[in-house]
Amino acid sequence: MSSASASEPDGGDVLPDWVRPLVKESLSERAYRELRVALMRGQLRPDTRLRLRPMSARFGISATPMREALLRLVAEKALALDARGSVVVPRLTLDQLLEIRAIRTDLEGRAAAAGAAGRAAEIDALDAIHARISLCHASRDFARAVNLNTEFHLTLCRLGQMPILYEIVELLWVRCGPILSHLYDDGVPDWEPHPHRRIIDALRRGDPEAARDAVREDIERGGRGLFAHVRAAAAG
Amino acid sequence: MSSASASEPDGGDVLPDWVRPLVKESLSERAYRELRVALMRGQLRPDTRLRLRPMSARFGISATPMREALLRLVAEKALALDARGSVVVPRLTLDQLLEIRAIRTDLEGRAAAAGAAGRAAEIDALDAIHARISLCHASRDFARAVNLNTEFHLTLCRLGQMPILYEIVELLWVRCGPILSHLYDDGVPDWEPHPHRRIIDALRRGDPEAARDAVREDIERGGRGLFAHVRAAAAG
DNA sequence: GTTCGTTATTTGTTATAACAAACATCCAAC
DNA sequence: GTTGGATGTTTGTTATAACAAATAACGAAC
Repeated sequence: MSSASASEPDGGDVLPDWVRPLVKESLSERAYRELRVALMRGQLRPDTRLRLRPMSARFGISATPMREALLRLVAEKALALDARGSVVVPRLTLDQLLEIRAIRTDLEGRAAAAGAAGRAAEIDALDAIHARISLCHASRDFARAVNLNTEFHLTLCRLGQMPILYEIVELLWVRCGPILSHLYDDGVPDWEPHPHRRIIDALRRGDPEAARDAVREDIERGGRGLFAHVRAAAAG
Repeated sequence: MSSASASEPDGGDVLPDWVRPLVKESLSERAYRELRVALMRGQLRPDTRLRLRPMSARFGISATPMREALLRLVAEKALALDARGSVVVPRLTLDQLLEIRAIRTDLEGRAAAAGAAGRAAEIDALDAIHARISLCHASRDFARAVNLNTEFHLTLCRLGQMPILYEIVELLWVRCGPILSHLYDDGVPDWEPHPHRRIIDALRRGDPEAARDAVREDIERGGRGLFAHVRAAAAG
């Protein structure tokens, strides 16, 4: 065996930085990704049926990769199967919403606590996102505020440097995607200070427990619009 | 519209109890299920490649449902894809193991706390499982003890009546499956009382916080064999 | 008008084949 | 012995077709 490391390709560390391994994205992966962002942006309403062949026609691909993309989202519980085996956008029940909130409290709280040791630049990015949220509130641009709120929480989770935890939390957000547009059904929050600010301040102070508690408060207070909507949908 | 409920099939409630809707299990679902239990029982070693056509030949099915089953497990992170796109049994890193332990502490702890309001019969079932674990320790039947320990934790989680949380925890256990056989690499625990017993007692008393704390202790103390193994595997 | 049975279409499921890329094998050349 | 390249195999990916079950559309009988 040669003296060079076998795991490194030839001259791997003399190549310029901009030489990246080019990502080959399969057709199914592209369809998966597009559907996923559509879900998270609330562009797919609950109970919508995603039939195989019509969908593959829309994406301009054959049934095989389309089915693969749909079933991958089903495996992640972002989509579901009805009795027929058709893929549908799931309708969140009140119990599920309560459960997701509880899990998010645990996991996002842990991520925030772990992120209290994070770098200042990353905390600044969080601050910038919240500033944009405030602007959206002022201009009553709630659609954008919803997306920014998601981005705030996911960015916060990335601070924790826990990839597995992050994936779980992200999936929970994807599951809530179809109803997220109702986040402000309860009205615009005028809390002072906003829980996001308490989170940011706790992170800046490097106080893990304060960060965790602020996350808990944010999750408890926010999301009341979602509960109002789910309750109304269950009654209707 | 007739006065009968439209959601009930004709005469649905006059049929005997043993008339159940028969579950149609697709080929891909059967392959998926078999692979899943094989993973959880530690019958698949890390870095094992599961090539598409050989696997479909072993299962006696075509490539399409086999691919579906494999990719479903990949979506659940129970399996992984290497650079070639081949499905492989993932090798847990130390960081991943630490992260999974932390997440389990949060989620299983919450499930145990919620389960403190559970019925006595279910807690008795938990007690019975632990009794069998003790017998396995006495007879040094560690393979069975590992499976029973998994069953103990998952049964405990079911007590919490939180389906989403349960699914997440179960996936974490599946991910640990390939290395679970090394649970006793560190020796047989002779803790007195065993943390499982503290969990059971706390549940019987209906003490949520004590249950949560006992789970935390169990997860911290147990699993040291796993860490010893992962450390050794990383060095080797 | 309602109900029942028939037909036609659409659905999910599975098998098979074609394709390109990656891999392994082998042999010649030095 | 090592290197280099040609070749044959195996791999993952995608398209297509066949199948059965479910659904929808339609029309006849009461």
